[in-house]
Amino acid sequence: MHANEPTWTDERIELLKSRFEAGLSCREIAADIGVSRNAVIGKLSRLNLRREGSGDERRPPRKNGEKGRRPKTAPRLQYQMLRALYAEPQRVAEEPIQDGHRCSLLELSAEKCRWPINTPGAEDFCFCGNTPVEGLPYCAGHTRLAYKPNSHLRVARR
DNA sequence: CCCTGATTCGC
DNA sequence: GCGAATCAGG
Repeated sequence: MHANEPTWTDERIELLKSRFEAGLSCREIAADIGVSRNAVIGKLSRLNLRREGSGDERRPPRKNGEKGRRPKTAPRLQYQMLRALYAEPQRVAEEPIQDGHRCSLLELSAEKCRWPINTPGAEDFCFCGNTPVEGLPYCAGHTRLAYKPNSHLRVARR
């Protein structure tokens, strides 16, 4: 059926222009046509249809000396990649962490897991106290919790 | 943190 | 010429 998938046909370009002039965002246009957002933006730029004062900020032309592309060492890019990779499948089951070694702040040492238990300042506030992983302040279970990408989901401290 | 647009560069 | 990668602002 569709032996070939042409890049930008006149129809596509017309559609692109229509959507663009209709005020749709590049994201919408891309999803509608079936291409990536960058493809839409790139084509629009090539067509000389760059947006004017709409949508976002005015940003001065970047220095030509600095390549827009960074091979590596990109803090933002790296964290975005990692986030994308770990995006959804983060299904966290409750880690069975052993209790019974809890200790107070004063009893805390390099040999005790420093994971806080309960609310700081409360009567029963203490620390995990399990044997930590070598080189880390937490025991195995709490290390996993500490490094959990979605730790912002309020992990029940145990 | 997520979104958007814009530019640069490799293919 | 096309589009992914990257940057930058809200």
